[in-house]
Amino acid sequence: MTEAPLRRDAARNRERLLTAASELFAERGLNVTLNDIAHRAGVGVGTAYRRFANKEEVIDALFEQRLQDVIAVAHEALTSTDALDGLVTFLERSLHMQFGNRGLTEIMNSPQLGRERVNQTRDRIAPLLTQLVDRAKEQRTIRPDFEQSDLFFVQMALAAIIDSTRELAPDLYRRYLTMWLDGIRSPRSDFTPLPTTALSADQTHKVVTQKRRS
Amino acid sequence: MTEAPLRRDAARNRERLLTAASELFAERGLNVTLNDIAHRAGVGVGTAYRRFANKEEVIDALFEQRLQDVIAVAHEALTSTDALDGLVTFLERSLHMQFGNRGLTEIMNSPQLGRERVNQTRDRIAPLLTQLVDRAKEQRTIRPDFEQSDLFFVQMALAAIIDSTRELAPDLYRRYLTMWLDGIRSPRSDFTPLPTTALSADQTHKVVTQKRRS
DNA sequence: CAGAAGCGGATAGCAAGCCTCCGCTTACCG
DNA sequence: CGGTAAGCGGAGGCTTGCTATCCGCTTCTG
Repeated sequence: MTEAPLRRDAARNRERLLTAASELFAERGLNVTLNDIAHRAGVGVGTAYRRFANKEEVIDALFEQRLQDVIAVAHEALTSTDALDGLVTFLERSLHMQFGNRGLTEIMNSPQLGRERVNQTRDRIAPLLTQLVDRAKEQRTIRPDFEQSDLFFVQMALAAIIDSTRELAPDLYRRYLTMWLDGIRSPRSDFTPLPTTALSADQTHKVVTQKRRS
Repeated sequence: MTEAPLRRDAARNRERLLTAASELFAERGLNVTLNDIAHRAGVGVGTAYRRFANKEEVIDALFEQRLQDVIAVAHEALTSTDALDGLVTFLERSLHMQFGNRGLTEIMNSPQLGRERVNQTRDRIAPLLTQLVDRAKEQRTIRPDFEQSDLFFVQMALAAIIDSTRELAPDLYRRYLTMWLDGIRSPRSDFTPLPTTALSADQTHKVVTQKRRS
């Protein structure tokens, strides 16, 4: 239960592994193997498996921090007096992080990766988004039929673009973010009625939680 | 080289295989195995492999038709006098097809699946989209900075939503299509300048052609 | 009814990824 | 400095999932 103090070389290798993992997750996403990580860190596979029982543990160790970053961005966005500005800033920054870190997109959308600690952290993001949206609706700077869960799906949609244009046109997603924001901004008289109601928090959670692919 | 006329039972089984493949592609996407297909068709694996050398051949046989359908929709959209109407119709119909057929999304975005025939067919779609967009720009019913390649990326983004909400909220993607269309429609004075230029046809082609995932 | 054509599915082959095991090396403490 | 527990490395075993073949049996067709 208590921590066994690591030998110096062991501690060094642990750091190396974490660094390597972080780089690999950022550039290739979460489905790299512990072998890949060990190799990049310049240590043997055995070492990697002695330090972390499996990939989950590495993810858990690394992504709690990343998600805290997202939370921080959301908090900052809430300090903006213009609520819509805050919302836009949040989206831009959060998507920018996802652009810089492929693994982040995956961990935000697939909760079977990572475990409790990460999951709890992720769950703390939702209420912040609610506030962000509610404020903008009060200020009437966003279309009234906009819902919190819409934020999630827009991020998901743009993440798909980010993912496919990462090398060739890394900024392209901002083009579509802008177009879409133009469809959101109020005041304006001619919004097209939305054909479907937004998903509730529960339903959205189900989407996030469902098994991926087939 | 010349066709050997199939025995009656063989021909029947070939049809069954094609039907089964079509169903499976629609509901599970393209990464089903020939074994799956054979099983669903109620024939042995051997039969499947005797009829089709590999999955490519089945895909090729089936998806040329599906792509022809998309072409037909595009042509029809071009007959509409209101160009924007046509464009919207095209998007709705084409996305609806993608909603109903998971494999279609994959084949439209990943050209290493399917071979020449399918690829040629896919290439015939692009010029139609150009026309669709150009007409709308001439009629000034769409924002002037809109480009043809934008259509592709919007479809890609919405396809991501379709894919994740297929069972739970099959219509949800229409919500985001509508919002996005509200950001596109002209005349209107307050379009936000787009931060990035659209991709050229060549660049878009590269995005489509690049290897997928890692 | 002969025999060519077709059938089926067990099974070999292959590719990836996960993880363990064990002989060797190294840091640490007295 | 020397003994020893801790740590190291990576070959290789195991599993999973898919591809593709082979060959004894069945069925169609003339």
